[in-house]
Amino acid sequence: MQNSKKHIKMNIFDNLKTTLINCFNDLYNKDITTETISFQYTREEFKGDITLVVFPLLRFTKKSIQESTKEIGDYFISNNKYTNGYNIIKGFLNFEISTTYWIKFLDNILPNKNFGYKQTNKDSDNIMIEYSSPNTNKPLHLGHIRNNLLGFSVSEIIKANGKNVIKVNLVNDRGIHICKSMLAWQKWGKNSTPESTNKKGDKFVGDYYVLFDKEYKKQVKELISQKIPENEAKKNAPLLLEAQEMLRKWENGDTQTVELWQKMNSWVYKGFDQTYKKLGIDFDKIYYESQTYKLGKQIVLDGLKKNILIKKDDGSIWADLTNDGLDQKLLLRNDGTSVYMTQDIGTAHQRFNEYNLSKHIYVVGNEQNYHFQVLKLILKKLNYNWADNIFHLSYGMVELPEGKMKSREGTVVDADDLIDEMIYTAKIKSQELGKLDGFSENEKNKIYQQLAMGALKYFILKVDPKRNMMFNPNESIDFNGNTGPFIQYSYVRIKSILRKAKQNNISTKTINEKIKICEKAKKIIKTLYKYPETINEAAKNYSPALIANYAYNLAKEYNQFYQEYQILKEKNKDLINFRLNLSKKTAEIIKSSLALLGIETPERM
RNA sequence: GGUCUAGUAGCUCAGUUGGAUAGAGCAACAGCCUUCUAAGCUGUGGGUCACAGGUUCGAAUCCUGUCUAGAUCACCA
Repeated sequence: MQNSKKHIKMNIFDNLKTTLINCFNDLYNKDITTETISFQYTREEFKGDITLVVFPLLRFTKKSIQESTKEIGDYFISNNKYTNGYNIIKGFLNFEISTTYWIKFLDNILPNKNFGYKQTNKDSDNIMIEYSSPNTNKPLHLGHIRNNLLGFSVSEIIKANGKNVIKVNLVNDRGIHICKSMLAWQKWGKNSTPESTNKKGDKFVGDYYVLFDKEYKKQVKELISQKIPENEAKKNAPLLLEAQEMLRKWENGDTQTVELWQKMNSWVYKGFDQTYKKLGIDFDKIYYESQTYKLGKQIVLDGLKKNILIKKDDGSIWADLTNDGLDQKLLLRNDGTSVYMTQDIGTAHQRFNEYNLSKHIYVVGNEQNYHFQVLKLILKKLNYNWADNIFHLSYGMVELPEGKMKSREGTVVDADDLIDEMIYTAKIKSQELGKLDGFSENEKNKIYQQLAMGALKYFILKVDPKRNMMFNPNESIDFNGNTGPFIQYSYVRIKSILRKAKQNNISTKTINEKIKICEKAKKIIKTLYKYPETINEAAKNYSPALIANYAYNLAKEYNQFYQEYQILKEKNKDLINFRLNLSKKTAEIIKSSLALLGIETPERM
């Protein structure tokens, strides 16, 4: 708490803004509001630290750009103790902030282990985030990986930004698709199990789903050859009728069917848990659709009573959204059963009531944009004041060179296969470099796994969630350049230095403010300075990509510094102390920012 | 057809309240390890920011139109 207070006091932008407001009062007798002020970090290629864009202020100064800029600059030199100098380029006023300020700032944050994080307390907002939400008839693929990593990372980022986060998973464990797997297993499974076939449970069940589809298509073809129209054939293939019968039995609670359903689902869960574990993601609460699919029905009936919804002649109930430029949406079938939308209305209502949520985020692919648009609109029409607090974190598809991944056509990148491949690549790469010789097999495997997941997670999370992204299975995910392992490597090198320092009994202490520091070091401090605002932006925009870019940038800057300057062999003791502190803090922030992406940092690699 | 999203270097991507000469990585080429871990660092080449207008001191960014790609418009979830 104290640290954050100090930090606020140390906020250089606020400080400059205050001076600027005073400046306009004193020089031009004008009150300017903070909104009209545009301070920004000075671009690399120019001298200076922070830039004031003077153009928008000309209407207050009523003087030429040259004159105004110079007057403001001079005012800062004599009235702002952190401003050491300035230069003017084309109406951009570049202030040079004193080195002492940056050193003081670094010294200030050294003891703060949670620098950049906002604390939560009992008054913090509750935010629920639903992600993953798999079907229990298909193994996880790369698209799910993106969903899972995004959901987890966004949760961590929002937590770091001072909110209570409740991570939930809504498992889609019921419906006709599950019955298809069940039926296929019953018919052709010969009582085999994942154990007896030595298969991962979700893969095992997934195979029967595929088998159903294959046999079903055969039947349809057969029927068509008997001159039955395609539509009819598809609807009346015996297998499909059997599956539908099974669903009815399940809904009526038929003991045998429910038992089979439970058995097969438990296999799938076991498989999913393995994959979740490998991905390093978790949930605070798991919902099952089999328990929630009837929710929302009452709400719909109430809506009908209040004439918000409409009933058609056949008895089905709809929301009419045509006045909002959308279509009509079915909410209850004429037999009284509910649909996907009905359930989502119900679960949202339940969750907002139960948890006093200030926001509910759904991490779901952009193919469902329409669904969530409709959901929100219906909730609004039903007069729920929290309707505006649901947010669809819509992310883009992962595309392969030949197009979108399609489970049924087998053009998917399997999650487990990909992870295993990555670990193998990490192992080969590491063995080539031979830096882990002498480690135990366990230690090595742990590191391979950390590097592999670092590469995979960074690869996915560095891309803006909103955008579709491309994955080419023929080009393996890189371990060099703008990658997770690059950032991990930077961390490892710092840790190596810190170990050496300890061996030589060099301990860090308060930094001497008067030392001269190089531009590279100053640049690193400035980047550290940006960490809190980066977390804030990432949370606001639900974008782990901002954190990923930040971490990469920090690591890159440190590597440049590392290359050019010796740390432990420097003669000046004050400089050693400064560089050691700088390195230590950089390592901490690298670790912290990677943690927000769910990426671990090994101590050696 | 309606709606929504996107189009930036050969490839994968940054570029977020409009700001300076549009940046990285990969790939290619040329350098740097007896010195804190070379999964690193330095350099070279590579761009009509899809196209055309508009708004203004200033546009990759905002607006309009066109082209291209994807998603969606289910009594599936």
